[in-house]
Amino acid sequence: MTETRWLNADEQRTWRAYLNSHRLVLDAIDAQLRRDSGMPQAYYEILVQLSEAPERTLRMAELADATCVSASRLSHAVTRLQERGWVRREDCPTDRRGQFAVLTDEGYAVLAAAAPGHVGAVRGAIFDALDAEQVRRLDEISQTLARRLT
Amino acid sequence: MTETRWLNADEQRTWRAYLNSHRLVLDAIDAQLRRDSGMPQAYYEILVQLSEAPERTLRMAELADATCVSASRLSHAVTRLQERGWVRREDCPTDRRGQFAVLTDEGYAVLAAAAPGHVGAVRGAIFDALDAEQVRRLDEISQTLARRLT
DNA sequence: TACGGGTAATTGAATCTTCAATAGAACTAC
DNA sequence: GTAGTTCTATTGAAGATTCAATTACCCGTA
Repeated sequence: MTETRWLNADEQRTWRAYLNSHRLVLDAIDAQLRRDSGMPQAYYEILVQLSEAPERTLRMAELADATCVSASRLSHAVTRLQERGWVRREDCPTDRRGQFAVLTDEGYAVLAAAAPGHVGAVRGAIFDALDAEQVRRLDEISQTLARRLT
Repeated sequence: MTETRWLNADEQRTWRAYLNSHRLVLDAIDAQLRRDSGMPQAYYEILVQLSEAPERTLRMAELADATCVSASRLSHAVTRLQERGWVRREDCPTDRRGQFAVLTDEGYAVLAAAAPGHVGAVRGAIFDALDAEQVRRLDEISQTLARRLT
């Protein structure tokens, strides 16, 4: 075990600010969706990814990748979405282990109804708060972090 | 209802990158703590805040503020931490509604043992991934976002 | 063909989080 | 002092997430 390189005061401040700001942002977004559309943000993300996929269909593993969630969590979530009638499962003909998740018309309608409020919340939390330069930097930093952990 | 100002392509990309990068970062940090120290990151944060407070003691509401979590969530979490013997509750003498959360010696020891691994994970996910300029920008952006939502 | 290792997705149990409701205490104004 | 309001914190139930285990399948190789 090598010696621990502790965070200095600046790094600590940055890490705390990072943690807290994202907790606040994500909570605000999540609360808006739960309140106005009755779904957590995780569900919204799934519906969005499906809505943009060809045939509104994705393999479970692709959907997990796109939304950065674990296979297990996605599987549970899709089960709930299926119960609500917003998504359905279909077998994959070429790989019998595989499953497709398909956005239903009802799911699409729910997503369309939820979108304006959600976009408003995202604008309010991020894009109205930052100037153009900060947005550019946030984008760059996010890409860098995501690349490293993928 | 005014017309929705949708996100343009750049904004969408930034928002997705933001979401995904933070999901990846927080999951990595959380997984490390669960694996190596048997506690979720939320517990670690609570222990840290208490460890830095005078007398290792904070009012529940102050602790909730410091960690940016809801009162309910904190109350449940402190109950679990109490069951583990890492935190104890004390009555507030000046306000009989109030409760203090106090870090126990055992809790302090657990925190001290968990810290090196956690710091390593934070370095790995954030500070080793970004250059000094990016860290400075991340700090500024995080402060801005947090200020707006508080 | 049969073996073995890897892949796709699901399951159940334990844990964590959210929400709404509640209890009890403190403040405010009369 | 007391009625009404707000503040502090907790509770229980419903829902979401994690982890480990499992099922079923694919594919390369002998």
